Amino acid sequence: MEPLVTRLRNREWRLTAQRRVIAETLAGEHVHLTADEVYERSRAVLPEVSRATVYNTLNELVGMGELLEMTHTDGRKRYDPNVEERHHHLVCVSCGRMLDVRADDPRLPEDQHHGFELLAVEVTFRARCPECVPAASTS
Amino acid sequence: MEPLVTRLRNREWRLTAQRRVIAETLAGEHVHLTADEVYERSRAVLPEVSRATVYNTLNELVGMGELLEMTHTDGRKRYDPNVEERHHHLVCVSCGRMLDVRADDPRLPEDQHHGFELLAVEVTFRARCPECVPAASTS
DNA sequence: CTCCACGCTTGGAATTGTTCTAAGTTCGTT
DNA sequence: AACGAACTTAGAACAATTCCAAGCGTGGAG
Repeated sequence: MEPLVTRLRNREWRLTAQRRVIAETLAGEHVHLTADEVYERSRAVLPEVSRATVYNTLNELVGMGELLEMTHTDGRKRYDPNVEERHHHLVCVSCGRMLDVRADDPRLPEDQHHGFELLAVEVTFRARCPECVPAASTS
Repeated sequence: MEPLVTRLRNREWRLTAQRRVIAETLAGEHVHLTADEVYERSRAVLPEVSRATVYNTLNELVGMGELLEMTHTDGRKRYDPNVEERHHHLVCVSCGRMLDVRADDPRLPEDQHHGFELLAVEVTFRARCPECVPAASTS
């Protein structure tokens, strides 16, 4: 599918230099950066980008549905540009590395709905990544 | 199953007045309080409890496996004393109300493991609760 | 029983992630 | 070229959480 920047060009949304740099930072697969990582990487390309603009832009993109926001167990939010393909996440409990994975959605039995109107399902597989498995067994 | 406080008595862990009050605050089903809510409720019972002790105790209980920690989309962590029964969560996207629900765990296909060693699965059903459905349709 | 050491608790300061604000800049329109 | 709207900025403000140094309390050694 088209990268984020391309999708943004086709919207009535002012694509300024700052916004373009921020969007380009978020290109690719298995990208799950924190706001601060986006800020640092954007600044490496365009030094005068401000933190406020990064936060503003990220929040707008989430609102526009061009970015998914999620919260890791540590306090900060992460942003995932992969919004077209339904997917879940595989997260390493020790280093935090995160990958997009495809798996069937679990179904909520009718007697468990409690009158709620279902909208979406989020699945996170907690695991230990190949680099962290050896470290864990020696400790 | 036994309530949290009972389980704690059977451990080598000093059950002080503060810790007991905090643990009692977290009794029951469908309890998913934030640290601050725990603090306020504990203080209503034992006014000289400090915020630091609440945070310390919650973190210790999480480390001991007697409490589950999770992060809502808003920044703060919530604590769930229901650790014995495997369950998932049903969350209202507009008011944040959260219930424990039973549903089958999704399976991650072998070709999606990426060499990771699976430890756990977390599922969150996002939905609108009965009180919030009417409000959403009129807006 | 008394005393001591260690673990627990405290209030406040520090840290971290995020949002707000007021002022300055840029862009598209005319 | 001039204007207004939208965007950006630095820094202040805010909220959740952790850190810290000092005080307290309790259980075990004597």
